[in-house]
Amino acid sequence: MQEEAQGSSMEPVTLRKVAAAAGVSVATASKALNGRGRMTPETRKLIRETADRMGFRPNALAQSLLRKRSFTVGLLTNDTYGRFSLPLMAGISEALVDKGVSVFLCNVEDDPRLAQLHVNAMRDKRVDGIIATGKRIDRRLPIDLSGLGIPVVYAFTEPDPASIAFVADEAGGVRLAIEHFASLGRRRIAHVSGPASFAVVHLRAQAYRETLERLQLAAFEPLLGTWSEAWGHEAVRRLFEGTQKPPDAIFCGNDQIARGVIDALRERSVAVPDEIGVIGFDNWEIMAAQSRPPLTSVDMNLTAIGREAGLALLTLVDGQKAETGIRRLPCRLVVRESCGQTTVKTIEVQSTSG
Amino acid sequence: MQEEAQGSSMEPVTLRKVAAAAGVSVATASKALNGRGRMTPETRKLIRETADRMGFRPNALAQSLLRKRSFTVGLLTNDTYGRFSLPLMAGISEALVDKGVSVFLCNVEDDPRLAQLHVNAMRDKRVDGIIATGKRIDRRLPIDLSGLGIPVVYAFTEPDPASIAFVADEAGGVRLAIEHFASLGRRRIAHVSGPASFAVVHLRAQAYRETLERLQLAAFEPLLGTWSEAWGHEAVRRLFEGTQKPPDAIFCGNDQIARGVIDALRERSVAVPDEIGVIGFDNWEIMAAQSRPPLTSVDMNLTAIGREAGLALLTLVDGQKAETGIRRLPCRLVVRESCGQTTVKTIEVQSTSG
DNA sequence: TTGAAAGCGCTACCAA
DNA sequence: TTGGTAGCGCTTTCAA
Repeated sequence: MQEEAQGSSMEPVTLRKVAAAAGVSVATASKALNGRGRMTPETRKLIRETADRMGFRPNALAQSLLRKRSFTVGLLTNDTYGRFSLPLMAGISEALVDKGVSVFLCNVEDDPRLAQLHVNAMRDKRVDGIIATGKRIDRRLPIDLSGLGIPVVYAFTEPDPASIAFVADEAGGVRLAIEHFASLGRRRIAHVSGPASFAVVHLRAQAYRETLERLQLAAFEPLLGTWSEAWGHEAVRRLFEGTQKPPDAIFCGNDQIARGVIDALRERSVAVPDEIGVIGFDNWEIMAAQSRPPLTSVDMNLTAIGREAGLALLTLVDGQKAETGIRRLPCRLVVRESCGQTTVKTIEVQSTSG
Repeated sequence: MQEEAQGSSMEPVTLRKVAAAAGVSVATASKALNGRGRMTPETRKLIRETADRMGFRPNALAQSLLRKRSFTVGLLTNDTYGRFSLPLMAGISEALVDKGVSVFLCNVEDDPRLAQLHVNAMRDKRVDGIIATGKRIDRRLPIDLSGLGIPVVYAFTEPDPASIAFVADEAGGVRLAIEHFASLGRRRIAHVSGPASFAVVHLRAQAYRETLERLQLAAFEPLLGTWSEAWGHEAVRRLFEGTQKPPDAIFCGNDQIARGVIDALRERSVAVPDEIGVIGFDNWEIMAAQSRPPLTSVDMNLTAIGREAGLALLTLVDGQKAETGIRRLPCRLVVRESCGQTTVKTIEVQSTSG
């Protein structure tokens, strides 16, 4: 038996029909269902019940036209396959869904034409606001979002001047990691990170130096390479085959590097965590939890960043003013087994804001 | 200097204003801009230029109200952080953006309440259709989408009966892998896969057996475990410490298992690919490309599945009928270095449909 | 060739 | 307490 699928379209239930069925005017029906105006409780009850029985759902298109508010926002990103934008989206969605706000997902790659296409579609559909996110905090989306006449909030991407932006407090995250090492008695802490072309590499290296200085510990020269396991391997070779005494702790710029570091250490029969501790960055669950031993890692709380961005956008949409600037939200340290702890726990600090 | 961000809202440019500025009626302006009706080329040109100059963009809300078509679809998923839904979304978006259709992203976890909330919001906003996706082809979303009066297409999730669904041709993918092994002279091909609770595990094991039989090769008993690197390790131990002669090829149920297998083989000093070949499943770039050696893997072409699902939904929205049933789209084999090839290439087969 | 008028589904104002 | 009416921004007859 071969059936046919179709958009079976029974006539929609309009307010007019509900009103007719309940024997009242559309105006009264509207007020009854929106909880406005005055009327006898019986009338209101009758109308409500009629609407429920008929399965009435108000047409948001008509409401939006009138209210000049579509309860819709656009999420612009260039992080197609990324592990950064997904937790971000989860947070955004979480903050908005309960307020009846839906999210248009717009992936623009790095294509200005595609970006313009999406932004046009969003404007036409009268989104209440836009959240811009990306995969790097030091790269702009391929389109200018200022002067659109729509509130815009940036999260985890390079913002326009005089806008509101949310990012992770990277320096705070680094401090958590280094202080964790120090509290466990590690004294020779190295830093293996990504390419110099990334702003976060400098941010983290700087925080690494400052924290060590504050703790009166000697710093290694940060080793910069790529965001790969292969580079983690190579870095270990350099640290252990050089002339200086090897470290007893390695703070890595991301979890992949850390993974490579751990593998390389095992191949050299250097015991993790007994002889050396390792901490990663990103807390990418699937990477961190499956390394041997499981990796302690700094988590940027991207979901929280998304949530804050969503809420901030709503206040702007509400017409309230908000201070511009970059807000840095605290990271947390997810402790697994690569530093000598065995119980999984989390360490947080207050945001240092900015 | 502390500035204030706001939703700066200059009065929007309406068709009425464009018409006034051009000295014509709204009706004429509408027709001019939509390329309908008849009028002198000069009038049309004048109106178009005026609209452009004023930055006019039609209010899609008003258009939708009238046309009963919102140029908006909903994407329902329970794969929050997943690597499956993302490529799928990319394909969907790709198929729709050029037709001016925007996508509401709705993550429903496995929460029926959340799912209902999102579906209600989508209905209210009069989406033209819904695409349902998930992280497993043998699990339903926590909500019934039939009888909504809206076209629904399923992609990579358990569909309703009498609906249209798209999935990967898993059996075809398995055949690609096994035949690749065979063509390289491998004769003792083992299969290490995930938990028996997954339908794909049985699908793939079955295809594994059938393909070996067709090639007149002996099959190993498929080893079922978890989708983890740790299980890949353990499986290698079993294959090499048992009484039977070890395999010269291992076909893995996903890339993580394959990764664990490769690592375990290295620890045993069994050379990949010289002594044994390894193929994974999913072609999860970040996992497959970074293993040592880089992993040959079956790619389910999720983006293509997403694209097809998007196009299918559009035809339904158009009011055209379409055959119901499950469509299986072909996989491809991405050849890296874990089987003895050194150049990266791709092998495809025609869909076996169904 | 052009435009007046009706109406999509709803809310809001004001009069009854 | 209730309902008639106007109108959100647009498209579409239909008449001029």
